[in-house]
Amino acid sequence: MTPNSSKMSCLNCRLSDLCLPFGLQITEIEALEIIIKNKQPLQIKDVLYSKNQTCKSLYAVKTGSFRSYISNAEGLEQTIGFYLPGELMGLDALFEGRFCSSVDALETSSVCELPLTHLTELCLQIPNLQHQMTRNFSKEITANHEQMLLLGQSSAKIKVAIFLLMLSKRYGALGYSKSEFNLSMHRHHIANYLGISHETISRQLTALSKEKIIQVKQRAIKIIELNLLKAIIEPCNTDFYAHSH
Amino acid sequence: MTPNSSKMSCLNCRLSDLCLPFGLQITEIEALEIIIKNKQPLQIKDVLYSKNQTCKSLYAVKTGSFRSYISNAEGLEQTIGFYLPGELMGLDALFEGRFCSSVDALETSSVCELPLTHLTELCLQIPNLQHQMTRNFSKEITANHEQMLLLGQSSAKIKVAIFLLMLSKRYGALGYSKSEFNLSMHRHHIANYLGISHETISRQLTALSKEKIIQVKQRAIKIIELNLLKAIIEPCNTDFYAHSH
DNA sequence: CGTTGTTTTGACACTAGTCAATGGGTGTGG
DNA sequence: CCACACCCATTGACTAGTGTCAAAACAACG
Repeated sequence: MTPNSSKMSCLNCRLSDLCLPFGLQITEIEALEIIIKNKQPLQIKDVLYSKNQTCKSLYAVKTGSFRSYISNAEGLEQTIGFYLPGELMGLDALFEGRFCSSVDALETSSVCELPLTHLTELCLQIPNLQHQMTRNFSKEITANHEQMLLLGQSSAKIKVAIFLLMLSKRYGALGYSKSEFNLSMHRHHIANYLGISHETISRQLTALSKEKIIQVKQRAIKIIELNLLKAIIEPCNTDFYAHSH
Repeated sequence: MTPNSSKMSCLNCRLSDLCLPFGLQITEIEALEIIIKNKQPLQIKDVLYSKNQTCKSLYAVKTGSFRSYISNAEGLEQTIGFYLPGELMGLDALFEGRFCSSVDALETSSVCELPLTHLTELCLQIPNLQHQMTRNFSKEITANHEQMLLLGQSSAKIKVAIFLLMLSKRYGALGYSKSEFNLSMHRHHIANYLGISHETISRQLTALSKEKIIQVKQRAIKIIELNLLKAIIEPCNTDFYAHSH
């Protein structure tokens, strides 16, 4: 909640173990810090970057959360994913040098900007950093595969359950509670993301409430019976959500 | 159909512009060639690698096609994606050093094996190669996003249409016909991949046949009216499938 | 306190899943 | 070379689950 008024530093950042600096030497982190550009915090619905825009920088989420999406000529949007603190945005742009999706802020949020030219240069100098980049790429691909698994399920109940467990896991990894969190996205974002209608999201959430598996108060979610929630996804469980990491 | 008896060479390979060597100098390609290991061709259903196995090599598809999937304790499989010639398999393993999905052959197929230790070493020596790896990572992420777009659609008709257009585009990029191709995967693979039942796949394909938009003869697909097929996906079109690249 | 945007609930239609049977192709063995 | 078996794909009948449309409840904001 405290504004990021103090000098930016990866060394002091509580996300350093989850973000790019993970596994780097102190001197290497210092070299990384130098290239990071400050950027004004973004307000809700502010667009960080748009599809087809030339990619000059990658962005790491510092605080808040973001949504990536693709919109068509008619203005319809398909939500591709959500980004939480410590996650790297823009990796899909490195193929052609242009962003392949758009990203906007779901709440007041801040990012660390990593200018590509400097980052590429630095990767050549610091093999560890290159390795970290590779890990981040691979992580994003793995996350995408998890999501496809999610979307490939036909049942809305399973989709909603997996969605909640996925968030629980990610918040847990950030050091927040795994059982209580606030959704930063609207129902229609979730709906769009899961490929079901927002009314169905509502109905599934209230159904889970009535089964006393979760409590829902608007955006506030509390998971009461984690095991029962996990039991719902059993038919498609591939131990993605079974272990903590 | 001719067995790969001749000495392997990226320089002679007709995929070189689509695969890792793209954009490399001749001397650099020669350095890359040296580390590539020969591997016996795989027969249908042969497993190239399995989830959780330690990743010692990446693999590029030389001929044929592959399917990646994740299977759970009960043996149920969720198909994650399909790989065609020139595409790199195993990128999701670099995060933790273990494969996060399994891959099997859909037909008699062959691969180029890229031992990780040598590849990593070579990337440090050849910045161009590192750049190519980055491009491949990014390309996979972009492809994943396209697929999420696909899976995020609720209508089976749209899903099947996008699936056909996606294949058309990929075969086209390989220099094959964009309008006539043979599916190397079973209906139930497609079904599983799209998150719908295989009966629905059948019904949608016959529906498209009756509308004279495509012709279906078992695995053989012929797209008659490309524009009508594209019109079906209009409501969700994000120009992914609109332009040729 | 009213306005606006978001979420929930209800009613109904329709899509797609399930189960079951049929049809086609391919391969093997007599 | 034909007959049978097996696998895969298609089709049909029925039903459960979702989408759609519309209205109400709720929260946030000025």
